[in-house]
Amino acid sequence: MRDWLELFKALADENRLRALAALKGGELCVCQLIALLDLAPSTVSKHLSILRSARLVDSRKQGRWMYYRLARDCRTPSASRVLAVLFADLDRTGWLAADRKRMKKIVDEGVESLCRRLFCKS
Amino acid sequence: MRDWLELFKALADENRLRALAALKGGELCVCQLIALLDLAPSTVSKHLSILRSARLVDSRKQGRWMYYRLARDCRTPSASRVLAVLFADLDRTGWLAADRKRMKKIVDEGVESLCRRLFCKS
DNA sequence: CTTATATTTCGTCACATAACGAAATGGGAA
DNA sequence: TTCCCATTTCGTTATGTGACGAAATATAAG
Repeated sequence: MRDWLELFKALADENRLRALAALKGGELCVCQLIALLDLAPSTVSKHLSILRSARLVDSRKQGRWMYYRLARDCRTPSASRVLAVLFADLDRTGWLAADRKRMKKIVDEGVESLCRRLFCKS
Repeated sequence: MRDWLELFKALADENRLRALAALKGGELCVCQLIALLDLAPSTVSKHLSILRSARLVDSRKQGRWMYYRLARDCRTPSASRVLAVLFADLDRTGWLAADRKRMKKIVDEGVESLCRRLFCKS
């Protein structure tokens, strides 16, 4: 019960759903999610920490960058099934298309260039 | 997307999950849910209105009493699937057992007696 | 019609949450 | 070492949410 509440609370935010959907395409650096969601770095970090507490994502640090990915076999079989239904439906209705296009450009730019553009004053 | 957010927000509250689970056993009067959840009538009414806006429950008025039930084919096929997974898991883990026992007593008492006990000063 | 009563609506309060910027952290780079 | 910079943590603010009681609503009973 407590688990289900944590899951539903984690999923009850548009930006977190968008982040999860983006992570379906593979692991992403925080800065890439910042660019996608167009939010302050601290805000994105908080969202990711909520998703991690809910055990929906894992993270690993590589050099200066922190990468997040969907937790394999998300959390529990039940939660996995919920996410599968969710993503299938979002796919079907095309809600992810715009973000996917956006994310493609972001990934193509490369993390180094992206971070320079995001954080350096120029 | 908007729909999914509404669904997850509606499900992200323990009292609403308990109410939905109780309604799985058949339609219930508001006063029975008040007795189950042990909350103020206005609070329960608000929860039910949230569930109704989310199209998870339907209501009908009969005499003095308002009955709520699970919306058949809850909202959308996708939402139905989510609820099915949720309830199956809650069943499996026994989280509903206590409420079911409680609700049996409440139903057995009968609505008239229950309302007298709940609302009349004595 | 008038009263009683089950439910909803409204107003309010306390608390949770999402947003931001500033400051802290921690791992490369110089 | 010292500096740089991506990320996180912290503090604050604005908004959302759940709780209650009082008042409004609607229907049955008298």
